[in-house]
Amino acid sequence: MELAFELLLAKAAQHATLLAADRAALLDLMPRSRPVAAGEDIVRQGDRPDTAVIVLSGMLGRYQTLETGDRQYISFHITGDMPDIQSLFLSTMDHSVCAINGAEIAAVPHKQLIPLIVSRPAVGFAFWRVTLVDAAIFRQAVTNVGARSHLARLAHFFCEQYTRADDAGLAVEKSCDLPLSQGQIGQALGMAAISVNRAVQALRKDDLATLRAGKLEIRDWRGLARVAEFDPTYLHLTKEAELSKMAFK
Amino acid sequence: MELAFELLLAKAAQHATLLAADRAALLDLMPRSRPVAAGEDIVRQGDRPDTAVIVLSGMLGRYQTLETGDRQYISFHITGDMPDIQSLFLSTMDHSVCAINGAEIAAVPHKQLIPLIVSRPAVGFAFWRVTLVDAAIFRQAVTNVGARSHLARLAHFFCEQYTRADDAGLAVEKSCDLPLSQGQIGQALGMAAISVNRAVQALRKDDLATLRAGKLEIRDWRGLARVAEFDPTYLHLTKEAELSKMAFK
DNA sequence: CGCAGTATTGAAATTTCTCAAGCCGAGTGG
DNA sequence: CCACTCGGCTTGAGAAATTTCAATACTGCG
Repeated sequence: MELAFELLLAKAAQHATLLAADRAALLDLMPRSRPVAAGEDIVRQGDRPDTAVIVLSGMLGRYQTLETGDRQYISFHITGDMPDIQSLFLSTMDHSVCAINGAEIAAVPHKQLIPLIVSRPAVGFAFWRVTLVDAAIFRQAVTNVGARSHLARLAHFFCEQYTRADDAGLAVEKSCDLPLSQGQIGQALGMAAISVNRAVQALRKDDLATLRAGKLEIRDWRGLARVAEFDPTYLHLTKEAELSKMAFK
Repeated sequence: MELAFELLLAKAAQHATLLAADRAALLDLMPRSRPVAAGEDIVRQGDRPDTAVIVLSGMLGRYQTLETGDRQYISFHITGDMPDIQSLFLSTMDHSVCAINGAEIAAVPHKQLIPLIVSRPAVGFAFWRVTLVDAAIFRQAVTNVGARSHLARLAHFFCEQYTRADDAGLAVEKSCDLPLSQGQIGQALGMAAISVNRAVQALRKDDLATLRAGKLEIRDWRGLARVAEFDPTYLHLTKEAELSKMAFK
């Protein structure tokens, strides 16, 4: 809980300058945490939630469903992310959010957030910015699914997930959790599961990255980033994070 | 100019309740308008803009570029849209915005927007909401490109563009401007130009919709929406917004 | 009136998906 | 503790969808 909040604060603070009082007010929200089972939906398309979720641990997935039952994952979220702040101002959910693996979340009531935002513009800006970074991630997803080859697409996906995990301090020794089946990755990247499999193998063969047992390991960052044409600008991370990324190369 | 502002106000007012004073403050911004030639870039990936653009007339396109030169259009914007408010809080552009056809835009300096937002939370909420609707449009684009068949994809694109044009009062007699070449539509939908052509013809043959000379005509809305699995919820237009305004109070 | 960009057409080539079957590895119950 | 089972990964075709290529019509604009 503490960790997730610290991450959220760090993320939020990147643009707006948060005063100590702002931070204190945020920490004061202190929502209850609750566990979510793998596969369980947290909010569903059509719902009108009155809380906003913070991820404390595990991975959440945002998806839309077609009439055929096909599922399109839009984005994935880890510790410190707030995947559904948009519900503050868009009352009806146009997508669902589920737990990918066992996760722990906290839910902050809108009723507490609105007054906080009104009384402390810096906090509002911070949350606003979080939603804007999400939007930037969606834009990249459009480009990834729409314009890149299968191999580049998977490589880009790996780069993004790793970079975000690393930014959250969740990467250890060039590897991070990625508890997705190849089928789910396919549903995120607009590829058949078999095509994901072939791409995973290609990346493994060239020793760029490996995915095994829900763990993503980066073997050759520069090579992977080159295949992916990965430019982390869109994640709008802290300067330090980008610098450390450089050093990693 | 007046029209665009009215549309923007209407859009913005859908969630937050804008007082007369809020509206007046917005109108006071009164930015200068300027024409943009077809194809001309308004902001480019990597720029750090200090203004936010309002579309007065014509169509703008948001896109990203790959190293190969391939272009992926992410979204299109018409009168009353503000395609780059996100630059208020994400300083470096992760995409470009260009004019599709000859267009007219106004640019509001960030310096004027920030104080306005700080002093009038309702105005801030309104702009925030506009960025959230954009994000919802990006989410649909991911699903469209990632999960739908070519035919459904084009049909969905038509439904969205028409619905948005109609909402802006720009649709006449079941038709609206859509000044895109089939090639550009392909760059938006992740399809080769030829595939777009075949899909366009299929929709025409079934008398669902026609696209000719930059005009989209809806011939059979229900049929088209059925093919597209189009559900306008994600656009968060007036009807839904009215309800959410209630709940918000 | 003619140019240039766009739309359309048909066919070949390639990519991508579907299908089917075997394999592996983690978790379960005897 | 081991056999079993289930889901996920892997493999190799063949089938289908999609793109590339090339060549012809169309249309708006100068």
